[in-house]
Amino acid sequence: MARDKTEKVRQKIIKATDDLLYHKGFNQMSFSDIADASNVPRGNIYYYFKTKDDVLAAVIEYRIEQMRLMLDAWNTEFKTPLERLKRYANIPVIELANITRYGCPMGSLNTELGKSQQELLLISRKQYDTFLVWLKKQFKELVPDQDAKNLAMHLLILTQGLAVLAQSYGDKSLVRRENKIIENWLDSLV
Amino acid sequence: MARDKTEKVRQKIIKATDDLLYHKGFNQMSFSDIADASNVPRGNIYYYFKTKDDVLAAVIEYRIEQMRLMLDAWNTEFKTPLERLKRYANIPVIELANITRYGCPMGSLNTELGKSQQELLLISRKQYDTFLVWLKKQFKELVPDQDAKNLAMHLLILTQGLAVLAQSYGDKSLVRRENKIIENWLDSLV
DNA sequence: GTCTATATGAAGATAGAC
DNA sequence: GTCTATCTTCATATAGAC
Repeated sequence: MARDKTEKVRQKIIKATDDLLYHKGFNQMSFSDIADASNVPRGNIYYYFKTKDDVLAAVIEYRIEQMRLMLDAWNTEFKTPLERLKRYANIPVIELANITRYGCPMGSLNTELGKSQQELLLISRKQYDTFLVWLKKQFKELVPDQDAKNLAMHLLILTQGLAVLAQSYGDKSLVRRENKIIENWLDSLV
Repeated sequence: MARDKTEKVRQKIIKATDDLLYHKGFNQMSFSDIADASNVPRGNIYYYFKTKDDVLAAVIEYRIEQMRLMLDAWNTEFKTPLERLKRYANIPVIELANITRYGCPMGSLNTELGKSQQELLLISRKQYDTFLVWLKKQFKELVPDQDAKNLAMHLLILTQGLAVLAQSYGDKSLVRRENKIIENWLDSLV
């Protein structure tokens, strides 16, 4: 069916653009790059997406779907909020090569778009929102008497700062060292 | 003298570009932008700087000079390392409007250049180096028995993460809240 | 040193043949 | 649905008159 084919090509473009966006940034990523990476002829991309902004929106939507799947999996895999929070804090260690080379896919994009593309920032920021809602829920369960929203934001800040410095210096040992500090902090809350 | 005039115009371009770079990012900042902001005709910029990369290098050099002046002033103004470290941690509060709108001038640039302009990252990163050397010295004096280098890096991570989130959400109260957490951490070290 | 005109290339986006 | 050719705009950079 034509409908299915169209959707398949769309997904192929989105997945290829996801990596491209992470590796080059939004403004440095061109339609030619997208065409090359997705193996879809240059002009055809416009059949699936009207503008570059539309491609970005589709990639963000895709990323958030993937995130939700991941968080759902963590919810069943890990029985305690502490284990779940540690799993989150462990992302930079698991994604060591990528983080030290390209930074955080969410943070680097928000930083770029926040300069002079505020409308796009609002779309991209939903990635943070998705994590923050989940983190808040975990902290609420972990320490019901404390402000879960602030704790969630604080943990996000720690991981984002780590990503920025890890990328700037391409330093893997930094990631491992700071990860332990974050784990110790989480333990200290209980 | 012609020599002085040239140097004056150079400085005018550098100062205008400093703001532009912060507000738009390196790749989104054009020569036309630089010409407009510095009130130097478009073609003339090339008389003072051969390439865009050269302008960037000059701006970074200028920023680092300014930083050194600032740190020297802090060294005399504040008598204890704790006061100095708190002054550093207080930058995001003092620069509240800018940080919540454009993020950190060093961090956002490093994040951008780190994607696919590694040669330029090496130049830009010297901004971090300048702070890290100074921070390390303060921590060495504050807590001689602890690893000053790691503490300096940790403080830098905290402020950089804060800048990323503050910009993404344009949230001023976040900056104030996290600043207190950082101050409490510094106090706890002594 | 100053400025205008322009070369050259690549970007986003569109038209229209197949 | 697919693909090529092309429009338009804006970028970096240069040439050369003044």
